[in-house]
Amino acid sequence: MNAPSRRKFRREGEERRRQDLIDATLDSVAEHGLQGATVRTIALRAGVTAGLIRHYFPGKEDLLQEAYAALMGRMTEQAKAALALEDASPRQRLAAFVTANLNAPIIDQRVFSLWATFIGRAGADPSLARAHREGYLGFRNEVEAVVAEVLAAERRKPDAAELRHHAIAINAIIDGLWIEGCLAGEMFSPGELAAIGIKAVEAELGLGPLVQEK
Amino acid sequence: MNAPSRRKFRREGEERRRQDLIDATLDSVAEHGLQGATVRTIALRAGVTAGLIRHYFPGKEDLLQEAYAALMGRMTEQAKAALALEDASPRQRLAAFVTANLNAPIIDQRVFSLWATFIGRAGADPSLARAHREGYLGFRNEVEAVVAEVLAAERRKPDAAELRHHAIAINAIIDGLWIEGCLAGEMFSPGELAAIGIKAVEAELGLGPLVQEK
DNA sequence: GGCGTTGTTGTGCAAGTGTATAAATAGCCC
DNA sequence: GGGCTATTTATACACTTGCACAACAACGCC
Repeated sequence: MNAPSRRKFRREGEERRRQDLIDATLDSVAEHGLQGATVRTIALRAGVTAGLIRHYFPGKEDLLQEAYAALMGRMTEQAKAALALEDASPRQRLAAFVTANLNAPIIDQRVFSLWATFIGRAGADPSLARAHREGYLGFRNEVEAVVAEVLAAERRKPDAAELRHHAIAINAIIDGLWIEGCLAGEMFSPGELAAIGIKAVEAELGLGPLVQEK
Repeated sequence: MNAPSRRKFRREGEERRRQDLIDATLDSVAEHGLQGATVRTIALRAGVTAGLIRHYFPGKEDLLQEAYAALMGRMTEQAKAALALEDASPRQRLAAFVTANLNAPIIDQRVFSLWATFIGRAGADPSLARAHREGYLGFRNEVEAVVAEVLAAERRKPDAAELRHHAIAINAIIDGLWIEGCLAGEMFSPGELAAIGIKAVEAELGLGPLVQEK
């Protein structure tokens, strides 16, 4: 009768399991913070038991580290994708980039919570700090490249310092609006943040109003 | 001989003890994150034993709440102080505001860590979210007021929507540069961020180069 | 179908968690 | 100085945490 029945389970592929555990970790952190992300919570979310985590990761710390890396990877990947537009003027691509960064899915409270939770540890954790710096510089270099193209199309020849300053400022505009949107999205009408961002970026670059080309 | 000696202690005033405990909490959070801020760690830092915390706060959660409120209070207080300059043109006051927000002590990794750690919980904790929104709106309204003065001095009559957009954009510029400075301060030369910020803000407002008045 | 490998479970444990509570003592009033 | 009171310490407790390990069973292979 009351057989000491053990829980049924399936063997998933290694890659799949690791991914599930990482996703469950990010979900847990987003919902309850780092303190709420216990091995048991994570395992429950992933549909396995806690012991399994140690079969795939040396320890909980390593799982968190990989989860953060995965998060950063997804964020920068999405952000850069908008720059890949073909058949568009540099200025249009810059505008598309700003727009993409200031709408869903990049404007997202969950992602913001994750970012803030992890980045808050950057001061004490050098590996986190380095990961951030690399992601940030990569992002800024992308911005700088588009800015160079935009200005070139306007027949302007900025020097390196000027270019760098523009990239830093534009990066700040996007980051700042991103935060505002994530934290208080309902205070802005749809597309409003993107419109503000584009205007601010164009002002920073000294671009006049766009002339309609046929 | 081996008297069961008890630890010596002094009775501090209530306000002083509460403040010490709050400071110790912020130190603990900044150094080890929310997970590292245990009652024992906090008490050790404050030079008391863990039990005392419950004498001043109903529970650990309340202590954290008060610590966050104290942090926000100090941050906004410092930020707004720069706007109080007398004998200065609106434009100079705006520049001073930007400069103040993009240098020490507002650019500070510890404060940033605290901000990020707490704000990361805003998505799940409505009281945190409300506290942030109030602080943010207060800040933005200050910005909006100075912007109105600056534009008025230029004999321009922006409507409400325009003013709001300027304030949002300027707020974003300051926030974004603040983050960059806190996270990677050594990548910028002293005063560089402030210079970038002022130029970006003036571009946003369409201000021409400042004419030297006598 | 049986068998071995190994992914997966369940249990146990020592360390650490927040909180409750009793015992002690510092500082004030007389 | 002697007591009163409330601040402070110390200890206890129930619970959670990350991790170790042995038992188990799902799946591939023959």
